[in-house]
Amino acid sequence: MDVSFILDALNDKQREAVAAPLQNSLVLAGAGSGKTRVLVHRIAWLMHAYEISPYSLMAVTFTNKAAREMQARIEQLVGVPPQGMWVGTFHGIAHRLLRAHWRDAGLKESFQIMDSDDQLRLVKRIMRELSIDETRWPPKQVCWFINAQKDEGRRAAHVPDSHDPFSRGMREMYYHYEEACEKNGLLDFGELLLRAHELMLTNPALLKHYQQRFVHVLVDEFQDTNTIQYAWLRLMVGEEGSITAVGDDDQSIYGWRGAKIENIQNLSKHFKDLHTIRLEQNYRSTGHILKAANGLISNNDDRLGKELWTDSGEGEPISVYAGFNEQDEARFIIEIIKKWRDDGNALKDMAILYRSNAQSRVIEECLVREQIAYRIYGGHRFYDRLEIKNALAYARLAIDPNDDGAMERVINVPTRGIGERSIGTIREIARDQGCSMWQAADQIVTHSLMPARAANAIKGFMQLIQGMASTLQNPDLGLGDIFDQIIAEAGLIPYHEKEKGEKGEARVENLKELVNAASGFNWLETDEEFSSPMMAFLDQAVLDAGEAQADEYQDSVQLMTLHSAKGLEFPLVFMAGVEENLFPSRMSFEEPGRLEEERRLCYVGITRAMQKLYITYAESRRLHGSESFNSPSRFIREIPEECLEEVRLRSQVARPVSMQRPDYSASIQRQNQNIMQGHTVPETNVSMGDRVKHPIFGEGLVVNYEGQGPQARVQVNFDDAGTKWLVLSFAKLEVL
DNA sequence: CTGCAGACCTGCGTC
DNA sequence: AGGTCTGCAG
Repeated sequence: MDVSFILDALNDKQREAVAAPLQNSLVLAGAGSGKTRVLVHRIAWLMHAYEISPYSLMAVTFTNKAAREMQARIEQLVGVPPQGMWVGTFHGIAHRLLRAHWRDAGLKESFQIMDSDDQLRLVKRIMRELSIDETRWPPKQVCWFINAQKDEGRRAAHVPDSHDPFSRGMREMYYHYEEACEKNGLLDFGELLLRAHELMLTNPALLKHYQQRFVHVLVDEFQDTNTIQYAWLRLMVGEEGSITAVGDDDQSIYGWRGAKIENIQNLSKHFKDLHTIRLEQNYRSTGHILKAANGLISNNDDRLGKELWTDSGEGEPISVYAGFNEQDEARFIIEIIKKWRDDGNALKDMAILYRSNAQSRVIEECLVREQIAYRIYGGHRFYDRLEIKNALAYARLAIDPNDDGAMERVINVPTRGIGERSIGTIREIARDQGCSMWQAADQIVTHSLMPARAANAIKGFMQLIQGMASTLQNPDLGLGDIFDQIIAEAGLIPYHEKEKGEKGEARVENLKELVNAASGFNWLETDEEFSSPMMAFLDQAVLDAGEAQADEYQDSVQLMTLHSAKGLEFPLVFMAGVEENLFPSRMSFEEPGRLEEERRLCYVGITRAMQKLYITYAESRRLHGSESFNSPSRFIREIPEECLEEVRLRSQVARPVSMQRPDYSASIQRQNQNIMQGHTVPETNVSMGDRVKHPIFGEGLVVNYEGQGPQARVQVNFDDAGTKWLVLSFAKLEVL
């Protein structure tokens, strides 16, 4: 069979990666080097050149979007969908294994997946039942602790005992949480992975079956794998199978959620005869942009080493704009966007990237004022929205009235006279008798255990759910019709309609969208492990964000955080708010390794740009209600100077005469000088790290500085008075 | 039981 | 500044 079509359109390195022998291989794919392309062609190659059945292949990604894209591109290249191949996210595949082998995994058949919101609710519920002090152990932190343990593959029993009461409390909470999940058949996201790993570990026959089945496993974004994902992969691949890991250590930006960059660095230790290929030719960006990215990232240690290059010319230098404040910064960005638009460019080809979501508001306001369409990426997932989760909870309750989580959620939504007091009583009875809340409610109604008014409200609710249950049984109704009826019977539409503002309108829209999504849901696509379309739909709703942005196809400027920009590309990119304390985030200064991660995040940002990149920062910024003065980010200094140019806006904005913008290149020089002088603030005797004394605020530590001459200011962390910025020429500071 | 007013906290956010 | 959560008045 002629397989040349698979290799024809590739460069030498890509071809080497695609046509590599059937052995373990690591493809270090730089930004814009054709990573997905290699992965897809590799799959086609394995199928055609080695005649491996798609049934024997598994491809793992991190997001549903990536999984869908891969599936679509395989189909495009090969001509037919890869029948029998497993393509999915880590969680999706783990879930599939658990549904198929629920008994071996020690689960009940009806187990349910919780999202982070459900998890938090459960933790709160447990803590309240046990009367644990929520100020000492904040529920959010408890969740965070549990998830971090699971990322590391540890159950409560594996958490090492430490002797401080706080950690002990955390561990204890984990125990109680585990118990509650077990009892109610609930699995959080981390549990899916942990359980799938244990399933393989404790069932050698099953493990052997899958090891023999999957001849080759492919993993995308390998630098993002955490400990448990890595352990599971090692098991699944085994001694006989092999792996193709594709990733980029320079784009590892999820350390805070358990990703271990070491996994990619240590790959050769655990997978024998690892064949490493570097893809360094970039097809996305201009020379200047790549040079800037290379220069920046070279400041990180412990890299596997990679240098991007292109043969498509230098392009324009990167423009740096110093805004007077965040308003000015936004105005500048929109000015450039208008220029590009008027030159005939599509808005969807322009992206504004920022470090944190809070930064988007000022930019949005400016876009609205100028009537430029925009779209914000990320933010709330469709199925995470309150109104959607409520509708889904009604469906859950209709399927299984003993689902306490769902019951708690909707028993009084919309309000129907069942308040905290009544719910408390139901909960109490349920706990005393070890039955579900539904059964408890049933007793209240039949034995009149509560005042008539409350009992009647409960009775009404139960009849409502029973009605929904029979709707569910109606074989003539499709999934969409069922949701339509559930929403109508629950009265969710009028409930949200009377909400004030545009919020309610949006919620009603979303509910309609849910009916749409349910009608369009194709059960057959999701294979044989599910007992009913409704069950499959509910699981999918938890695992898939549901990209349901209504105006997805409208031509609009793209706004997103740097994190959600990974994997995307745009001809015109703005990186906004590139200031010390913001980017790199001040929180990255404390923990070792975090600054490097911030730098990688900046690298990701730079490499999103195809033709033109603007870096902007503001000299003063209002954030969280108070004003801060940050110096330009160190990352700007780390970019080779010849790649940069300073820009000023022609239409000058009004600014106080006294606040002249300092010359940008001068400020860089100044900072370089500062570094050479060991962070000494010019013309003073105060240095970073000095202890100083202030006549009013008392003693403190100098933690930051900026400006020079009469404007020079230092940030002092006072022992008692907190952190303050002081102008050196006014504040009478004494160095201790 | 419900609705409003003040306290709180505040990074990124897949599944 | 702004959303969520808790506490009190109707």
